[in-house]
Amino acid sequence: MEDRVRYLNEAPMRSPAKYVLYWSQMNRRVDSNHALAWAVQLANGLDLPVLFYEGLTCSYPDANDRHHTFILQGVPETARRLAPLGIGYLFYLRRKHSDPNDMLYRLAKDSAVVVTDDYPVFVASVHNRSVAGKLDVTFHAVDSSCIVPMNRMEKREYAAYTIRPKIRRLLFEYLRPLEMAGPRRRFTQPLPCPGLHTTVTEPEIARLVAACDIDHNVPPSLSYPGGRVAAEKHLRHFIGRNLRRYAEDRNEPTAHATSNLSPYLHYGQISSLEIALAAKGAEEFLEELIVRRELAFNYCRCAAKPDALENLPAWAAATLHKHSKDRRDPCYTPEQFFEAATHDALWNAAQKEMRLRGKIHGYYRMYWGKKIIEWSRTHQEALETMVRIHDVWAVDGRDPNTYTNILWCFGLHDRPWQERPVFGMVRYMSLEGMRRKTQVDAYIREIEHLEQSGKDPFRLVC
DNA sequence: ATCGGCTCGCGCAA
DNA sequence: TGCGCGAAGCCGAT
Repeated sequence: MEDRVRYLNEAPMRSPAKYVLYWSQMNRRVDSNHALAWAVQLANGLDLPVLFYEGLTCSYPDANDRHHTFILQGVPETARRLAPLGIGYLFYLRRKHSDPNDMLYRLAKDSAVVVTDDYPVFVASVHNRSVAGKLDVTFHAVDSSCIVPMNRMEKREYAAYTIRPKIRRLLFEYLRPLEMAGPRRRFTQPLPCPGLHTTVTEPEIARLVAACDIDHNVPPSLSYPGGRVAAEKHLRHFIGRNLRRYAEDRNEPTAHATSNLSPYLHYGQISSLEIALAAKGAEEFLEELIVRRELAFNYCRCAAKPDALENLPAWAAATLHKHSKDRRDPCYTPEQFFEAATHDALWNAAQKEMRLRGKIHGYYRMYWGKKIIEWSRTHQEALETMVRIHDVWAVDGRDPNTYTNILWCFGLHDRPWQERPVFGMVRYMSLEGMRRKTQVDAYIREIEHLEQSGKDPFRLVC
């Protein structure tokens, strides 16, 4: 467990104290959560109860109904699973930009130590840096995202083939279920902050979201409801029905052979460890789930700003620079991409899948990104378009995988190929290739039906 | 249908 | 120092 922990400040533990605080930012779950387990272990050593705290603000960029709903849908089950363990639970929904932002500091005043998630991108990495300087109490961040802890990789890896043997060598140490000790002391005190939620009910989620000061023009995903129950349903469905044909059918979007677990992984409602244990022996799937996902975490941890072209390998940066002034034809504005208004029916369908379902099938997402590069005024504008579309519409966006997938389109973790306009030696993908390898027209029809009916026949009943 | 060339650089064997 | 091979391919020759 210790190799998952980062010690973020040098402040002492508080004594006396009322509890140990776990601040859940990215691993919004009770099961298979190393950070929560670490908080319980510390609490048992100090003979204190544990308080699980999570919050949701409306002040991060592109906050909207889709992201808010997904997170709030996780709350009822988190509360339900914490209660029998005797762990206290608080959820703070900040509805206005002006709402106080100091809840963590208030709760920390009575805590012996604060434990949170170690996560290399978006708000958690920024929060953890700024909070460390302000807390007057011991502050730990625990990596519960990766199976082989990020700490075990000593440097930024060049590609999948360089990290793969390192992960394989260490995997036997970490590929085992997390057994969390039960807390010895129950959390029985009066809630330290009246007015905060101790749970929410499913029917009140829409009302709470509507009351938030956020963008209400992006509705919840048609296909992926949030929450632990939905996450487990997707896992069971995948293992029972699709894992057998995954290796064969994963690159055929209309075959629906993939796990669709990325939203639940992103919001931390399920852990990759639980998924890997359930998928034992499925090499092709575990390659994606472990090797490529943990390569993405390694990249984001080592790159100061993961969504920047400066992080590309030298050959990719040089060849893109050489082709930066190449003529783009056709050439679209970001707005045309947002509106799915290109000449290419496959590209438009992929963009509509993003808008309706909240993610694009992995194989078409590569094509989607390559074409944004091909048809944008500049490489930088293409990057910004891809990031922005994910920020607004993707239920698996702002994840290490997001930035790595996007930068892969520009050559990250890839190799050079034959030189051509706009891309230089960066790998190119063509509509003809997609037609050769996948059922393009059937996919376009599927997405048209999704758009017209407003219902996804592939949505699991949760 | 299948195959080779395109092109760079990491990591390991020697 | 040399060599094999790699995050999901394309294209033209056979």
